[in-house]
Amino acid sequence: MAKPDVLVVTGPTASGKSALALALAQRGGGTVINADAMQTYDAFPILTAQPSAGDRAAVPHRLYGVLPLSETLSAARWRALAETEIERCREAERLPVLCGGSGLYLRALRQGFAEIPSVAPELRRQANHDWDRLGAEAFRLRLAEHDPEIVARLKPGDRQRHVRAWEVWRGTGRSLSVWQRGKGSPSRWRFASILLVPDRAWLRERIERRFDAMLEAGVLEEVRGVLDRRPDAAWPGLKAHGAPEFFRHLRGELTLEEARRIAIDHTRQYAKRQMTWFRHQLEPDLVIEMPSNQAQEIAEKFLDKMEG
RNA sequence: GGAGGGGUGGCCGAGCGGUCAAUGGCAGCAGACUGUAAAUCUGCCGACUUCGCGUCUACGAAGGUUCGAAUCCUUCCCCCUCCA
Repeated sequence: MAKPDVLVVTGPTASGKSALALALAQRGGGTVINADAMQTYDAFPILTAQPSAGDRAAVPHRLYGVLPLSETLSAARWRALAETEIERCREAERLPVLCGGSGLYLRALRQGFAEIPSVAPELRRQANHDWDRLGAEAFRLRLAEHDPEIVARLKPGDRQRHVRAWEVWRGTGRSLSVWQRGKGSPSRWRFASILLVPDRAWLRERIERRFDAMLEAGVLEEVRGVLDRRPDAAWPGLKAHGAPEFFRHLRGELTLEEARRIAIDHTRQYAKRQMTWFRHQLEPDLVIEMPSNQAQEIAEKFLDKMEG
């Protein structure tokens, strides 16, 4: 197997991706590129577990905290950003090490997907409003007049995807299902993916410990700072695990302990969803079961073999 | 001591004579996923199970009324509020 152009380190949240990516980048003269939706926003560096200043000093890190919270990231947008960064790495002859757990983003980059023009954000807002106003059933019927195919495919309760289909129809004059027939083309680069598969009990404990460390590091102040700026509830970056729970705590609806408990539970549920995705949607080149005190050695050996 | 309210499946919480193994939410388990993805959605969720509208044990405890009770009555045990 030939030397990869892009190295990917992925796995569920808190599985140890960042540390491994850092170690591999450090060893191979690489650059770590963020492949995690929430870490791309600038509002919650602590809450979203972005790399420390020390880590950033040791190795170049890209796409962490680069988008204002008021922006909306998407798989396509991230993919464009990542491509630019990978290109830069290649020019500088540095190994791009993608690190993150947003499975859809990684797939979009690697396998490509349909070219669909972006649509005005107001359409989304409007569509959501319509969903509330008309009700799910009527919204569905209306969408079915223009895109019966997508409606047949979507579960009736899936508001987000119905809204998406509607905004694409409205914004482009062509139905989403027609757009989706264009497959897009796979990336021109060779990828090598390392997947971290954690033991459940171990991960559970790590999630909890990490959360408590965040509390000690001052997440609550970080979150309060955002809340004080009265953010628009529709901003996707507000959905970082822990943010909604801390908001409720700061508004007096939950005790800190309750907020902590719920945030940890949600994080664990997310990790489960990620594992389901990786299991069925990803074909990793190397799987490392965690915990492992030799994850780095295993990964390095694997890379040496590829290069040799 | 007196007057009320309440004890329901891991938790919260509906039900208030039959169609109730018991609405709903949470948690749990499994899954889906082409542009909001740390998102969104689906299935299962007392036990057993040949997974079937099947059997068993169930709505604080013990009795009772009734063809039939989580739902009515009696006693008892807890909890909460108010008066003293």
